[in-house]
Amino acid sequence: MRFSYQREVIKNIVCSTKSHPNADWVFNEAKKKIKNISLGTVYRNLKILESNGTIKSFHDSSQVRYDGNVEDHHHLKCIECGILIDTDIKSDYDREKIIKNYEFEPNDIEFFIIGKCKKHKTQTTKKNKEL
Amino acid sequence: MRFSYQREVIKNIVCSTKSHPNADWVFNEAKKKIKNISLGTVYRNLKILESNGTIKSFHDSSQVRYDGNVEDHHHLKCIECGILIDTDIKSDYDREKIIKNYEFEPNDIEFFIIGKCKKHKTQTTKKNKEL
DNA sequence: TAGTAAGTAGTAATGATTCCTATTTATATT
DNA sequence: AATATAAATAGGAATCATTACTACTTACTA
Repeated sequence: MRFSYQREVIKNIVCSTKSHPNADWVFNEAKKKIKNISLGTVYRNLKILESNGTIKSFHDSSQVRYDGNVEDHHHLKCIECGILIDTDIKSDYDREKIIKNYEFEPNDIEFFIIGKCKKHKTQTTKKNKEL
Repeated sequence: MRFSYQREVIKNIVCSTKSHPNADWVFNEAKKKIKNISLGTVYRNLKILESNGTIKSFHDSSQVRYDGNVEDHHHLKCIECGILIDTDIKSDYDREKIIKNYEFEPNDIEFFIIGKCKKHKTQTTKKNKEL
């Protein structure tokens, strides 16, 4: 693949934030460095960066969000403000059972825990397992 | 909430399939019962049914899919054909750790295992933990 | 059985993403 | 260094899922 300054800038933007940005946010950041960069270029390069494993993506409500952290990690999502928080929790599922019972070959996971962040929870969360 | 025949039909469609349909598929099924039902009605009622807990939804690529199974369960998603398979596997994560370490109040989860279904896996999946 | 507010059909608008194409640019070759 | 050329870009048009709008219909209340 040929070098592209636009792609370098886009990669650095995504990889230096923990905000899980969407394409439009990356576009606006990129414009600070390259005044006439086009939105199509941002979308194209985000896809390229994802396909070569430099970044990851996931769907959040009606948009795609990008993540420079390609390590296996879960996200917490607040239903009030939409904030996405990285956790250091690793996926834990019975891989052998999935292979055996479903004849499925697992490659990756997407795990979101949905609830309320510390700003938006209404009271001290009770200790009983209501989920 | 007032009774609506359209909503009854939509509920029955979503709750009697395991295909995780999108709004358009539900719309086409509903037309078999109500010839002039409108797409907006389908979208509106899917949202109502979700908000009162009758069905669930999740984002899959660029669309929202609906699920009449509101039990806690994981999905397997094939990257080749896109099929979504229900599993009987329950979520297993350290709820107390999330409450304590992140001051987060968990209410729900979304867990997808991405890989290849039995039709599309290339060979017998090896037993080593490469994930 | 009439009143009325909720729900609907049909269509227009929106917004994220993709597509298209003339122009620019990285890089291999002379 | 100058040239060729295929890849990448900018800018704008097109697409497609979803939402918004509005005049009409209908479930339910008194």
